[in-house]
Amino acid sequence: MKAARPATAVRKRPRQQRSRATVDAITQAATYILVESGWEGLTTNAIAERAGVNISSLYQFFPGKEAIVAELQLRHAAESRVKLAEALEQLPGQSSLRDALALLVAAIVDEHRIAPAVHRAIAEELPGSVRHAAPDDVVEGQLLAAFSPFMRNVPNPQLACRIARIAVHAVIHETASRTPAMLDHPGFNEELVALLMPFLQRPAVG
Amino acid sequence: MKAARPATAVRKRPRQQRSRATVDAITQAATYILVESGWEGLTTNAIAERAGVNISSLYQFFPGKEAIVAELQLRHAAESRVKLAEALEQLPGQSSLRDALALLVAAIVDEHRIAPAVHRAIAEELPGSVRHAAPDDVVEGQLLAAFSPFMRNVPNPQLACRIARIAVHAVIHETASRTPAMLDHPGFNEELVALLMPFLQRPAVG
Amino acid sequence: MKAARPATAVRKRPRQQRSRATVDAITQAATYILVESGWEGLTTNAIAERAGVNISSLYQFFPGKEAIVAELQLRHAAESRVKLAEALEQLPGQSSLRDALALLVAAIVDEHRIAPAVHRAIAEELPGSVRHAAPDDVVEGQLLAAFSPFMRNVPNPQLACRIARIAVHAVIHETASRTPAMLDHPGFNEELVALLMPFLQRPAVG
Amino acid sequence: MKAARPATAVRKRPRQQRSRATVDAITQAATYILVESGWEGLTTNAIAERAGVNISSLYQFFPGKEAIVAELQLRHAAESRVKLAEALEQLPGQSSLRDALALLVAAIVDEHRIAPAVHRAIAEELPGSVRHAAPDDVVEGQLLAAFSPFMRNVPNPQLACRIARIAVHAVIHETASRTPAMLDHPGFNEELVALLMPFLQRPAVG
DNA sequence: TATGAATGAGCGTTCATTCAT
DNA sequence: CATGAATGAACGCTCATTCAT
Repeated sequence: MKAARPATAVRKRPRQQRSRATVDAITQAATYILVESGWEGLTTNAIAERAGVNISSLYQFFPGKEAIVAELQLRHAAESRVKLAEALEQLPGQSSLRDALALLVAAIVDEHRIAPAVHRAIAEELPGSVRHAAPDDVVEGQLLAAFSPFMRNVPNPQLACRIARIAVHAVIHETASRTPAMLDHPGFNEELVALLMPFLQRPAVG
Repeated sequence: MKAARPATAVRKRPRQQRSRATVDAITQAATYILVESGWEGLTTNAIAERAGVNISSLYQFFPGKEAIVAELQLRHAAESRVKLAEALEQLPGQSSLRDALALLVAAIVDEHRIAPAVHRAIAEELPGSVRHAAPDDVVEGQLLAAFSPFMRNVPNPQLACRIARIAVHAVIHETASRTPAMLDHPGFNEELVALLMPFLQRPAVG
Repeated sequence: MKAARPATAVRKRPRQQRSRATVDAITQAATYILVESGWEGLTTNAIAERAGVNISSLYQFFPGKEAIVAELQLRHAAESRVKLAEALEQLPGQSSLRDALALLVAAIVDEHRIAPAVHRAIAEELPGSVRHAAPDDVVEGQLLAAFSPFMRNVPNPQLACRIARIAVHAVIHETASRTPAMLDHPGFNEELVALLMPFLQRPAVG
Repeated sequence: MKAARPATAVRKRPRQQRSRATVDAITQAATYILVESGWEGLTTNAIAERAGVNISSLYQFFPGKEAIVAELQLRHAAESRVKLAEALEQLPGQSSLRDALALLVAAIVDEHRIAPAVHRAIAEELPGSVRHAAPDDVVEGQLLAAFSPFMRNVPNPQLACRIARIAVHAVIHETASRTPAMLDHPGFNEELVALLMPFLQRPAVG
């Protein structure tokens, strides 16, 4: 095991334009290598070479490769959150749960359609030690707020939200990773809606 | 002459009792390290050291660490399959979908309760290059056969089975990994049943 | 990912003066070890240690020890060829075969006198797998051109040239390797000339 | 460098028939591997495996692989010597030098025709440290004795014999190694005779 | 005595990271 | 600053050899 890594923050925020270009080249190269060769092949030397920058330059902006993938995860999570937030904002206007769910599902599917390989690499190839757990609680809170009005006879709305989130995300993610073609299958989204609908609006018990 | 290693087959089957112990020590050590330090820390030297065997002995039985984790995955998958098969065998006798689902969910939860850390390590820490995709299709076929009789108004039973399998497994796995205590929460299983029930038995459309 | 090394090309050309020194130290150390301990003792670690450079530096410039000995052979062959070429250029001016042969023999002897141990090591210690066959055909062509005018009653000049080349080289090489003192023996060169002279200028048959 | 090898003699002369079979299997396997993979691939484990004997058995008969190749060289040299001796015995009866040389050359060519690959492997692949210099002096003595009567105007018969031996052997060996087909070329032997004849029977000087 | 198992020492190679220009 | 060069600490793997049954 190498010496304890000194955190994973960038070393120096790039201010000049040239620096920005360097940093971008590095993150793009890292993304490419991560997708192609996984975390195993993601070496600082390889990143620098592919980015066309000197290895020392890389270390001027990042303290190590963990910092680079941290940046990657950050950007990726930010993009995802934006996508999801846009969708969630439209929800309150929806009159039916079905429409709301359709919107949500479509948003997540869209998000996975963009760069499924990158998605997969970040989600599956990174070892636990460098994985920055996305703050799912925030998302769950948003979901809870958005869907509470529609719920009927749900004993534990928070738990239900967790389950719903995990389930729908897992199915979409798995599909995007293994059989991406199915994302375009017309019935796919409907099935997910069909899964969640009666789970959130249940018939009265007894 | 560094002949390319032929993937992940064992090199030599242990015949004497002494070597059986060696092989066991190796697999146990590998499991331990995989759980504690992830795939990154899983070096052949570390395995041998922790197992208390010479590094050469390790290579006498395994051509590399990939082979060791392959063995681990194999054993693990076999155990899982046995568990699941036992549960599935009892299904046909069940009269209601609710009972059948309860049985299935309980089986998967049980399976995850045993060694959640090992489960997580095998499922999440291994890089794609050494992951032996469990033949999910088989399981899905079994599920399809078991639940077909109960399904009502499901347009695409096969797709529904996939979704159900992925969803329930993801929720349980995630829960076992992050908040294992919740596996014992009384309502947890019920919620999963509540998720799948109306998904497989739907009200008539139109 | 142990990508198969692409044989024996250099990895990186040294640009700064500092690294030129490193590369030189490596080749010199390799020569020394090859002479002292043969191919068996020629390990990359030993080379680096004797050269006083870090093992990683070695790998920055050479992909392995095969590449280093390839370089050695290249340099050595180049030197030899220059020596021989110089001698061959003077041949056309010679009026008698005896003088021409004397010149040739003297050149080859000289070539072997410089560093007989290095010569021997390169010629005998290297395993076939790393031996870069010197393009003898070129030399033979030159010899043929140079000696054709002198030949008399030689049925197959090309074959005769081969035999002459191999014979004279073998005798000189063997002598330089086992009993180098004899290279200075006054009659040695004459004997070789005496061997070849009547072989190239034969009495009429019948 | 490994610990100093304790000489290269066999450990134990096989007396029983079974032992002889084991030793033969070992030497044959060693020969095969030496030819196929060179000295580099000649490991004791490989020899034992190919010979179908246990590695420990190998060490019961040989103290190391050096001893095995020593045995190989011994057998090979013995065979060669027998061949040569047979030829030399017939020489005294020959009336002319030409006939005597033809006989000698034919014998050496024959010797190389049998197993050129083995010949080459033993002659070229072995590192100097394990090469048992064939006692060439003996052969040279025999040659001197056999050819002395025929020599005319040779200032240094002993040196001439050396040169003759080295030259003829080198040419034949090289030819057997690189272009074995030429050994059957009708003029090949004659050329060698033509090389040596006037070298041993020279016209009076002055 | 024949066999499987064990072992220490070492080799080739890479990688993350720092130094010097 | 940007670049080439340097480096130490591993890691994967093999080999010759011995031990234990």
